[in-house]
Amino acid sequence: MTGRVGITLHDVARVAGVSSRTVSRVVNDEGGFSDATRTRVTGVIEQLGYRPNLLARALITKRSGTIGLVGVDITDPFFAELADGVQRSAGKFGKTMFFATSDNDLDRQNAIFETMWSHAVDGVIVFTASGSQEHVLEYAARGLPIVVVDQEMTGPGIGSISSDIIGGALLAVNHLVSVGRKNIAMAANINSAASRIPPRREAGFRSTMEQHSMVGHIAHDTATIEGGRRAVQKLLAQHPGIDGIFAYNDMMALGAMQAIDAAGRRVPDDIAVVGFDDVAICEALVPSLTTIRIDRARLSAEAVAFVQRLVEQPDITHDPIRLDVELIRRASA
Amino acid sequence: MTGRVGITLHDVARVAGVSSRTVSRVVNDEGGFSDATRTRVTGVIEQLGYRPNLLARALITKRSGTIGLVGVDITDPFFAELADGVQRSAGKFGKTMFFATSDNDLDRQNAIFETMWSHAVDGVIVFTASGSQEHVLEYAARGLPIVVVDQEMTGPGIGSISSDIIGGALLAVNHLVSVGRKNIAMAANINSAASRIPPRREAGFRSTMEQHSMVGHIAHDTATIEGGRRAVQKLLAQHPGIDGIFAYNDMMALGAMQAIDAAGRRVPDDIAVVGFDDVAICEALVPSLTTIRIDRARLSAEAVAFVQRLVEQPDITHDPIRLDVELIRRASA
DNA sequence: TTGTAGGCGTTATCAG
DNA sequence: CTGATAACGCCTACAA
Repeated sequence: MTGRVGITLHDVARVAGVSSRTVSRVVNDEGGFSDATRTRVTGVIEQLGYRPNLLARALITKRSGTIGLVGVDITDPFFAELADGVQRSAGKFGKTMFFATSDNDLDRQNAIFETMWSHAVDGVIVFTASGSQEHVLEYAARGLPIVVVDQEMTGPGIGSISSDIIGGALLAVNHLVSVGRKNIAMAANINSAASRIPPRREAGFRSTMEQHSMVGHIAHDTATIEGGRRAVQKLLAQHPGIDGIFAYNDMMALGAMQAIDAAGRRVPDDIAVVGFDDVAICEALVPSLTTIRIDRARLSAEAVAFVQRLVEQPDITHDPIRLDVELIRRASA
Repeated sequence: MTGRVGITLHDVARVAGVSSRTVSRVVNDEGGFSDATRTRVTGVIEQLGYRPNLLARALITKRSGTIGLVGVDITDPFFAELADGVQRSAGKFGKTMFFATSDNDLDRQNAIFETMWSHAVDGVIVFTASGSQEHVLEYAARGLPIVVVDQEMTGPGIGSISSDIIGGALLAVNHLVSVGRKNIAMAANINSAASRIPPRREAGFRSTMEQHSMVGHIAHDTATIEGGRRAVQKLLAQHPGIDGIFAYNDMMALGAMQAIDAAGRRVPDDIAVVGFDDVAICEALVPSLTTIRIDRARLSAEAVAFVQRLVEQPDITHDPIRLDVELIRRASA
């Protein structure tokens, strides 16, 4: 009654009166056995309740049938929803998902890579902490297939799926302008600013503002509700005339709306707000949030498929995938 | 350059000029070796970049150092935040977390149990689909340690951590009464109603309403934003005099607020709303959401610790853990 | 303090 | 079509 039961290939083989190798063939549907043996073996498998020991299999095949997902902050619904998609897609490939968050800490991220690798994951899907590239390159070079999300990278063993972030920023700013806003500011992510890759939402914001010959103030804070609130508080204090805000993501947009409300102003009448990501709650907020949609289902499916490709063709360089984004117009702008 | 590098215990042993058994002793810090050998071995480990193959280890010890988390719907921030807590606690125990969602589908839940078991998880933490108990009992009897969250169960190999849900419903209803509401209704979870365990939030709602000699209407729908919106639309259509709503969880409360707004009524002036769970966005909503807090950090830590206990003492029956809840008063009621 | 032999449950190799 | 036999990388006896 204690511990695992443990019916093995050998048990099945003995009862079925064949060798364990034959049972293995049937289990993996390798072919090379008669219909008679197949039915007999499958019968015994059923009867005994045999389940293959995936660890033993992985030990020899070097492939565990698992995928690792490494995020930064699951409190952000965007990431949670992505995790859900990855888990679903992984299931369709017969894979199971490991999950961990790095808290934007590089050491932690490396520790996670290390652990997952020791578990022989087939590959890892990662939102890199602070957008760091070198560690990704290092692990990939050592043979761990890595798919980077939301960042463009290439190299053998490296996959990359990103969205047209700059295009999204363009859509957002243009929309704010088209609804008559003259004084547009941005609530940006302080971690993007600290990262080594150029912050694309900011770049897109700046260049689009320039096209309109407008100056856009930017306040940096963490990409959270709190951060959005603080950033917009600061913005409003320094530039009371602001009538439009483009937020780094929907969480910051939510904080922005809260700060605007606290300042006694109204959304969208006094200040219009546009978010980024289109998480599920956007639609339910009052007022509902206008935002830039990233197709998460597609993103997660592509990420899992990319891991598979990396596993099958480890030595070639794969083209990055770039997804389009879309403006979802709702009540906040 | 292709695939895994694969430094083994033997490689380290050869270079260090000792036996692999000695290296194993050092790696697992078993003692029984001189300081000299320790430093020599650790040096070589460092130099070669040796990492233990967790699968090989697990094959023998029957313990993979992984924990499985099985949820119903990660789109609910409550569950996402719980997953984060579990992952953190698991990390502290040196364990890695598997993650999957059942979509409230029993077959899927069983398939997940099966897969995770084949991966030799140390234990599984589960939000049971439709609150079903029999499958949990069955797997536990077969030797899979299972910790059930949000439901009270006992038995060898079974752990249980729940919150004082009925007490929470009591707090919620009493609060609505204390702010002068006379016509209180509930937006309830249709899956709880379908499940075999008695729906505690509803039970608590009913009994507390009785204590106040009030009749409370209940509408059932899915425990989502959409479901909350639909339930409250129905409630408002049938009973226009409603001035207070107790929602199954914060997502339904969010939908409720949306429905109330759509009906041209105001929160909390016309209708007060109380949620359940206290997810992160509650505080940021406008108006912010009064709700019943479940201590998620505690919940997830206890769940992981319970798995550990189950692993160490598989044959005894463990007492269920019950956590207190707390009313968090904000603007919505 | 150290090493040797054996096996965990599976797949791979090669022979029949 | 089928079956011995040897790995995979590690741990657990037991012996020295």
